[in-house]
Order: sequence, then structure tokens, then C-alpha cells
Amino acid sequence: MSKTPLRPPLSEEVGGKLQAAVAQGRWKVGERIPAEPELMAEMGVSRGTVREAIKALASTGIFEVRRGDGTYVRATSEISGTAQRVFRDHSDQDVLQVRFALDTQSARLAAKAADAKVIEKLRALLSQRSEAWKARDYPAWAQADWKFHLEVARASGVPLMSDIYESFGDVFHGTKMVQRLSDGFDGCLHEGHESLVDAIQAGDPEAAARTVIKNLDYCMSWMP
Amino acid sequence: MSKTPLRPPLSEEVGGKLQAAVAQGRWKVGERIPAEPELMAEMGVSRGTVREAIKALASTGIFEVRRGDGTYVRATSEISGTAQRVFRDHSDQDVLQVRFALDTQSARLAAKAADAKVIEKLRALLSQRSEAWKARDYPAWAQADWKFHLEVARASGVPLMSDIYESFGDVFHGTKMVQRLSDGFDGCLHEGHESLVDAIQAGDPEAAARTVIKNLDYCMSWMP
DNA sequence: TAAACATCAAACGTCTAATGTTTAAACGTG
DNA sequence: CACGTTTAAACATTAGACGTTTGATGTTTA
Repeated sequence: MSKTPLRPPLSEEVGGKLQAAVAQGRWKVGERIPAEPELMAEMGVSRGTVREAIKALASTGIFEVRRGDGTYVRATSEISGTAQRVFRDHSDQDVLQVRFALDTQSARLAAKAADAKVIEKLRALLSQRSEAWKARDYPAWAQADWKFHLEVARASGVPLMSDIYESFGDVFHGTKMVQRLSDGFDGCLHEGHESLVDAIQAGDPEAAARTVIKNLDYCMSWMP
Repeated sequence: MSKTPLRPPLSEEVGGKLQAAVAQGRWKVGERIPAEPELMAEMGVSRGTVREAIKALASTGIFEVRRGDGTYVRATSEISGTAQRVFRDHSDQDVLQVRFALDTQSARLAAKAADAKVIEKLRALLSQRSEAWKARDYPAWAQADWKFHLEVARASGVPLMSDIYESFGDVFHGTKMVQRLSDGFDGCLHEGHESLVDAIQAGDPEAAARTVIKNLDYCMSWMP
């Protein structure tokens, strides 16, 4: 009669279910989740409990609650929501310096964990990147460029690194970056990216790091 | 898209007051905040509103709510609480790889922004670090070591970088790190730290980066 | 005396129900 | 077609009640 299992708060359980639903794509970013009465029916809990769960996820940036309208998905993970708020208060140059740090280390690790299959994928992405640039399709260029760097992060073999890249994508490749391309910017060294893949393929960490540094130094010279 | 409502939710206002109170030290880390009935009297709102505010801050790691007991302060800022939860799910080695990335770039930037006053402070901290090691005072050693790296981050001149270091201090220099020192670990290259300061003083970014890489590679070899 | 047990008050957890506010969309008129 | 109005839906807040868990206190017992 006494062995009641230690029960975590219901609101946490509900919050976990909501976060899992977001993570697995039940609702996409920008979409509105069901109203509170619907959720309380689905989860079998009271309204206050649902609200506490939503409030918690909202404070991490996953949800945005708009009174009188509904609750919307704003991020797919906690880290991306927090990142946006933390990085918002700093200059683009400072953010780029942090990306500089991560890019360099990612390249170094990727060179150590070289893999034929990954190399192939990287070259394919670079090809897309180059084609998009020739076609003056800047949004496609930005997307391919980001996919390339994301793949390098994955190739590092450090899950935390790719997590960070996926979460910070919006911050690193925000609209601002693309808006700076018009006047004379030349695509940020296509050859530089090629030689990065070469260095990774050759399994030379320091050469890979040097290439990234060279690329980003040049890229940074185009910033105000 | 997102229009700020003329009337922000009360729970947010309450949450802001609580966070401000924590930030200005009304309750220190580890202390228990007043019970919900007291807070609702102080803020002039209902219990549900107080609970939503507390729940939001709890989800960011600032509070820990213990049912039947009370609510305790666990962190003074949002980023430090979030960082702990995000990094908790990854191995120490992965976390160290990220720190690797940041340390290297910090050193590079610090070398570019060399400053006599900063150099002096760095040498003083290294001296403390060395003294603590000789005296077998490992907690003091860890503290001095962290202060040193924090100062390098500050010397980078990138506010975001030092923000990250300050917030992630608990993660980077958690108790785990100190627990691994007993068996043969030799203080992680005192000379290596000295030569880092030398490189910074000489204004040689690449030498500084090389030194950090060398130090951390050695440090990493002591991890399981 | 010291350990094990029993009791109690305080604090958080959850539920119900009602009312106020705000929003977006539907509507209708000129 | 444009523009103000209405309206239903959704979130915000409040109030009160009862359940559960915890830590402390007091009591019993070996």
C-alpha cells in the first residue's frame, strides 16, 4: 500500500511529449499547435498543467504563445531557441568569430576521420554550390554553402559539433549574410572550399585548418 | 509577423522580476525562495501566474522546484543553466572538442589584440596557478587555471567569447575535470601556458594557436 | 543512549470552473 | 472593392479546493 513509484510532475511529462512531437516533426516550425482545450483532452490533464508545460517550452524559445491567437512552433530544439536570444545581442562579426572557431576545429577533426563516402558527398555539395553561384541563384548558393559546412561538422564525428551547427544554422546563415553579397563579393573562394576537401581527403588536419582560416579571413574582409 | 502585444502577459512580468531578483543577489545560489503564497502576495497576482513564471525560469535552469519542499536558486543566468543541460547529454571528450575550438580562436584573437596590461595579468594568474600546483592545492589550481583561460577569452576583444566562457565555466571546469588529476597527471604543461602568453605578447596568432593545440592535445591524452 | 517509527505542518501538484482580453477572420454595408 | 463592425476562438487570470510529497518533530523501543 505504500510503494508509490516516484512520480515526476505531470507538467514535465506533458512538456516532454510536446517537445518530442516538435522534434519528430508533428508540427513544423511556424505552424500553430492545437489549442489548450484540445491538448488537455489529448494528454488527459487539466488546463493549468498544459499551460505550465507550454510556458516552459516557450521560455526556451521552442514555442511562441500569442494571446488570443494560438501557440506557434518557433524552434525545433532548446539550444537553437536559446542561441538566437544569446547571439541577438552581439554583432555579426563577433558571431562570425565564434563560427570561425568551430569551423576550424570541425575541419581539423574531419580530416582525422576522413571517409570516402563523406568526401564524395562534400564534392557533390560543392558542385551544387558552384552551379548556384554561376546561375546567380543566391538563395540556392547560401543553402548549398551551409549544407557543405554542416556536412563538414558531421564528418568531425563529434555529435555535439553537428548539434551546434544544426541549431545555429539560423544564426550563422541568417538573411543578413546573404544581403551582403551584391557588391563585388565573389562567392567566397570556390577554390578555397575545394582545397579544404582536398585536405580532408588527404587526412591532413593542419592543412584543413589553415584552409578554413584563409577562407574565413577573406570572407570577413567583406564585412562592414 | 510577431507583434508585441500592448499588454505583456503578467506571468512574464513576474518572471522578469524574479530573474532580476536572482541576478541582483536577493537570493543566492542554493537558497530557497519564498513559498508561492508569499510570492503571490508580494507580486499581487494569483498562484497560477506565479507558478507559470517559476516554471519558465525552472525550465531554463535558474530554479529547481522540489515538490513538498520549496523552490531553490540553481543558476544566476539563463545561458549557464541551458548550457549545463545541453552539454550533459554529450561525452566529456565531445565537450572538450568544443572548448578546443574556442580556446584556439581565443588565443589567436588575443595575440592580435595584445595589450601590456593584459599580459601582466595573465602572468600573474599563471604564477598563482603554478604556486597552487606546487602546494598540491588542486581546487585553487583549477580555479586559477580557469581564471587564466577566462582572461585569454576576455583578451580576445570579442564580448561574445568571454560571455560564453563565463557561462560555460561550470561545464568546462566541472568537478569531473578535477577528479581526474590524481594519478600521474602533471598539471597540464605549465611551460605550455607560459609559451602561450609569450606568443600572445609577441603578437603571433598562429604560434598562439599552435601552443593551445599542443596543450589541449596533451590534456586530452589524459582522458578516458 | 540511539535507532526506528509515527505524526504533523508546510509546500508544491493538480483539478475545476468562471470571467476577462486579445486576436484573426468572417460579415456586411457603402 | 474597400473599410469598419461583429463574432467566435484562443489565451490570460483568478479563486478555491483537495491531493502528494517532504522535512522536521516527537515518540517509542531495543
